Amino acid sequence: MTVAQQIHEALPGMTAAEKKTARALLARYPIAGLSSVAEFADLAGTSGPTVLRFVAKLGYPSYPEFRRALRREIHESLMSPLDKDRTDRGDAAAAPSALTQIVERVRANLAETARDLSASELDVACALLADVKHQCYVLGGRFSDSIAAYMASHLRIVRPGVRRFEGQVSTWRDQILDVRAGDVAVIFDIRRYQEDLLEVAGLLSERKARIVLVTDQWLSPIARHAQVVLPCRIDIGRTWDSSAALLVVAEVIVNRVTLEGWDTSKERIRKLETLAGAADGAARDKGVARP
Amino acid sequence: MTVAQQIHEALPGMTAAEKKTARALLARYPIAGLSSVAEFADLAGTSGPTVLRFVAKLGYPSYPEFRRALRREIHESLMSPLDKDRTDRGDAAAAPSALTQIVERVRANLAETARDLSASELDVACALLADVKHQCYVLGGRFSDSIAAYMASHLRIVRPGVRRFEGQVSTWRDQILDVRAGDVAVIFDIRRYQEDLLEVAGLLSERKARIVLVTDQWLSPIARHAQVVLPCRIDIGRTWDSSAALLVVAEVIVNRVTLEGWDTSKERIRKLETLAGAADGAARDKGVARP
DNA sequence: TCAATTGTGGAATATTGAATACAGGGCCTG
DNA sequence: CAGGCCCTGTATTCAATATTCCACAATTGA
Repeated sequence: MTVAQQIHEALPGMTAAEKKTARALLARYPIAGLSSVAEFADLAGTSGPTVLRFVAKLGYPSYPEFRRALRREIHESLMSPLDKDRTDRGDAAAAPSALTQIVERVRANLAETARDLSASELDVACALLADVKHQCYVLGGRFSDSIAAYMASHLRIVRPGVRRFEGQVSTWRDQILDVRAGDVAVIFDIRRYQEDLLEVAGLLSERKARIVLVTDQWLSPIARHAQVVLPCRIDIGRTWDSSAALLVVAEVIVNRVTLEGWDTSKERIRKLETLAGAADGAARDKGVARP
Repeated sequence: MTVAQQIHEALPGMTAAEKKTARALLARYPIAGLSSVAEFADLAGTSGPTVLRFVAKLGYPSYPEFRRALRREIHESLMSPLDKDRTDRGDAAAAPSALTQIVERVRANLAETARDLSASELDVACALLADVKHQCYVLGGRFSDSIAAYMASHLRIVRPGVRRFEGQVSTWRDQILDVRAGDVAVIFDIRRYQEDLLEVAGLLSERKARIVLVTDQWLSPIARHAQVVLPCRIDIGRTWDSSAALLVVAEVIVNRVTLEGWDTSKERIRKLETLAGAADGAARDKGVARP
């Protein structure tokens, strides 16, 4: 139940000054209630105590509590434009399929991810990865490791020194011995954050490796070790989260690193082309041209 | 100029803890900044002074002033949500970053993919995969194999008999010997279609396996062997294609199969939970609840 | 008209929150 | 490896804010 609804219910039992307060809040809803008691009272043309009696009649134990409720409400209505979309479509298409629902949520996630991602952070991440003097490690958690693999498979083509932490977690510690100061690690870690990943991140951090963390909006604990943190939206309101935003961020990075080190990239791509050419005669309907 | 935009501008000149604060605000924008300094600092995992330094770098003379700015913003965006979108797009359109460009192309790809995908084809694919009586093989090409791995890692949890063709291609032929009539193979194959994948598809087809093909809009040659073909948009006008649509289609299938065989899924998920529970104490902020 | 009751706001008070001084600690540089 | 610098959080101070009390006003009923 929203605060506005509560007001309408409690309105009959209110005194004149309290009604005045209620109307002032509804007129400038909900921001009027987000200021201090004094400001709110001033805006409503009443006094502090009246405002407090008003929120008490709504059932809130204190004014800060009342404000918290308003904040939560704003968060829910403002932060999920999806609800709006859904209701909009509700009129148009009666029963949106699971496909449509999920795709729309993913699209919204992508938009929000792009909005919240800092360009400068992304710049730093790309710069770190474009530096071919250092090794580059790519790893992820239980599910996100596939995204890491996807990124690595592309990155490997455009630059040398791309490595993956594969196989058993226990063997990772051995591989960490090879890590040198200044090396870059790209870590994918989303909620239900894995402890072993955090541990590895700690070890990498100890060895002075730079960490680029691709995580969710709630931030993996690895963030404390990371030079760059790239938060992505993953929630689609289903049993499983969506890693689409992670994938796209990885793709953006790959594309930019490809461009930044284009001379290197082009050469490497050509070499690999000819190398593979003998073995596989796969269809070649997309040439490698500078975008 | 919105506070969010100010943050993005000021971010490069911020220290680690301040960036942490900024990310916390963006992740729960804008309500995080409407609470008190202490609450905000607690949410961000930093301290009060850091929060105050953060708002100072944004150019606000005091924290209450900063809060006022956020309130005004909420008021304006709630009053005219359309204007907000317009200004957002206006700024983005002025100097579209690589990130924005790619994200927009991917979003368009997703919309087109959803539009063009046949609901009945998807139904058949999900039905095939929900049938636990048969084995299920998941594989992909050079890059798309990561997407296959991603799908398999989820599918393995909700149903038994999920297998992957891993390692060297030459060993696949041996693994095909295990395939029995009625088994289902999900194959990811996008342009620069690999000949070895086509070959494997042919062998699978010979052994009467059902093939679900996730491919691009130009259709892999494997389509001739497939029971179900799910075409996805992958072009983003860059050196590398985007596999986001493939990923999302995989996610849609996983989510639907999870629901269709919910009793099985729930049981398997719980078992794996308790199994993993002893070994890893990772954060558990998302329970497995029926959507 | 008066008395009783209820509503209201001013002022005092206690609590919370904002702001600052300072010290510990990590990181880079020489 | 040592020194200096900058960052960061703790403790403290000061201000603002919520809350309570009480006197006054407004209203109603006799």
